[in-house]
Amino acid sequence: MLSERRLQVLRAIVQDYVGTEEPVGSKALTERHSLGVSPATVRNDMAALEDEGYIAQPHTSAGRIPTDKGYRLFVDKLAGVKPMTAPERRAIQNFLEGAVDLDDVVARTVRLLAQLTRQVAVVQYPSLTRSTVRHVELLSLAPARVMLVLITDTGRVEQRVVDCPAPFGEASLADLRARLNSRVANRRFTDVPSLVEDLPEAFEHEDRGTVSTVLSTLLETLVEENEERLMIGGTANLTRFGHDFPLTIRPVLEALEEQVVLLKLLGEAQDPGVTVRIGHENAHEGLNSTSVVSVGYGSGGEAVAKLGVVGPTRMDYPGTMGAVRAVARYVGQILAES
Amino acid sequence: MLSERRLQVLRAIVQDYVGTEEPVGSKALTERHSLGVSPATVRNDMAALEDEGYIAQPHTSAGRIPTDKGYRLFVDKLAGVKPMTAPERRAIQNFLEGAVDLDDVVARTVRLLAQLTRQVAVVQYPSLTRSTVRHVELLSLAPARVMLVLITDTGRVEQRVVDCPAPFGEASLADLRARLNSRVANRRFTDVPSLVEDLPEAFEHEDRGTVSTVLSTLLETLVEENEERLMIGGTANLTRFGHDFPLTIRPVLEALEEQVVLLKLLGEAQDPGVTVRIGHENAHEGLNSTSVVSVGYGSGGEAVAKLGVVGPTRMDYPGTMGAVRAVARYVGQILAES
DNA sequence: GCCTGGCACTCTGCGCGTGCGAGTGCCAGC
DNA sequence: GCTGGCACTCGCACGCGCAGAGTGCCAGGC
Repeated sequence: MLSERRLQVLRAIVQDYVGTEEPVGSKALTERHSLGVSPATVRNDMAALEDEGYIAQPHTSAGRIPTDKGYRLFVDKLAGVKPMTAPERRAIQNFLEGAVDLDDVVARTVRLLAQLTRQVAVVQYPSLTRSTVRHVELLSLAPARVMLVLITDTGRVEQRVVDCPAPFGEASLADLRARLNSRVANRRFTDVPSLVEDLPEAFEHEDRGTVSTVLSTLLETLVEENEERLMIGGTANLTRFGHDFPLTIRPVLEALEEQVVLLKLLGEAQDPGVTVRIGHENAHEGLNSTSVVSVGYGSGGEAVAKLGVVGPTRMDYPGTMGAVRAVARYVGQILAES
Repeated sequence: MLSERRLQVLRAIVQDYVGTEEPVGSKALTERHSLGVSPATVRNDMAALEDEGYIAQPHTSAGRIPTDKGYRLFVDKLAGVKPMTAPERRAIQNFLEGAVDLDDVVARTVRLLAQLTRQVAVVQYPSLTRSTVRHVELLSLAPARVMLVLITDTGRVEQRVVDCPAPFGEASLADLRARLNSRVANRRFTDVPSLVEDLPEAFEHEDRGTVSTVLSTLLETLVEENEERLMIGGTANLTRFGHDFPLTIRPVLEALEEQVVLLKLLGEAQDPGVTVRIGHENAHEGLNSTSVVSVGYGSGGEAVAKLGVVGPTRMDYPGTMGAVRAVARYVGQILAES
């Protein structure tokens, strides 16, 4: 177990390194933080911290920089979440309130997060799986062709064209629409399958095939996880990465373009609060020198999607976590209102 | 007027520079291209080309590189468009045909373009203004709240929630829906305003306010140009930019995030064919060292949106133009089919 | 008049050695 | 267990010299 002072030293190292982006030495540490001990003592502590794997030196006779393990300890034990100031909170709220539709909410959120954290922001569109159905609309495009439009409580709209096995009259269509909506409106997606199971039985024999087809398309749409979309912004912030970044930035950009990777990344974070994944904790290779700070957000108490930022492991964790948390909270509010 | 040989020299310089990314000298030129003259002669030609502003030397006693003006001449007079090979064309078609909906078409197109050209791809969503209405749906969310869903022939769906000045019965709603669709279905957006102008008059006095509100929301949605959206991909290709790119890449990433800038950029290109904007021809500062190759695409003969790529001025223009043109063509086909 | 070979000149990039400074580890003393 | 001192280690910036590529210009030839 590390002594209290050694933890303080680690905290100081992280803070200084995040600020200066340069390896920090014992002398500078004692000058900038009132630790109450001499550089020599700090050196001993640093040696101990290095033995434990919390810090490392890039070269012999250079200062120390935190390792992933060091950041992990810092995030878990040494630093809190820095709350946003009142003006900041007001600005967030004002900015998000100007949004006109769901796309706009997401777009604004991305912008906001990128600006606040000066990092790459990632916002997942509110997911279907945890939402409820607001309305299902059926439109006849041709005698044997129906368009299915699903509207969710988060304002998202999905549409599918269904080719029916047999012609389907307007009357039957209206009937199906009415029955369908009376059963599934305001119900959770997960409940829908059992709710519509016996619906074909209520129809004439010749229409049953069509009804089944429409229903299965609806169910497909509901579970279609891969329809989950992301919006990304602030990639220009990657250029602040470091001096060596031709090598660093490329895999990150590549990873960011792989939406699958990002979705998996966000999906893995199951914490109810803000989740931080540091460096090699990220499964994807390209993100080995980045940290991902994410959190769920949603209109009710429950999270329907995730948002977060991707930045260098050397980032201001308390500030970033605060910004991410605050933005998630306000986006949730906006979604609940609309 | 430049002699034929000097034009050949310019062409050779552009080709070599694009290939090697290094300033090209007279000796290398004569070795790699059979110009039939000696390096000394080429040097004279180069001096002339430099006087005219087509090429420049980064430093005294270095090779020459083309200027924006040089690239312009190259694109306009010296190079054609390199057509895709048959296998390439087949690959494009196959890849695009797998798309399931409009989002997917756009997403695949971006990917494809980025891969083919190894540059940043930009695809504008098919625009509303030139499309036709497939269907307008009205849903009652609450007594005085209606959701308006607009479905276009390109498969795009827009929805708006309308707060009505007075409660609006289901019967009136159905009436409005029927009348509205019989008038505007399959009509072009631009024709819609005059087609619905007198619609409120057909309704009871107490409903007219609501009808007007719904109609004006519909019209707003139709003209809402700023709803034009883009998808961007292949930003990782920016890392191939050059050695000095911390300075180069940043403004480009920033410009790419400003969708407004990009939309304007694409909008400016009014050519029926492939448009190339080179370096300083781009109004936006951040894009002064990039070229934009764009073209319109659409389901019919007419263009409904643009797509293109952004890359360094030092790019393979014939190949890029060929790829952009081919992709646009096939996307148009896919859109026409669906 | 235009092309050519030759020649002197210029400039960049690279490898190398050096000196400086920051930072460390260790040790003896308090 | 903390402190001050000291010798040591590196990385980095700087300056130098050299090689190589490329140019401009000139005199001669077709």
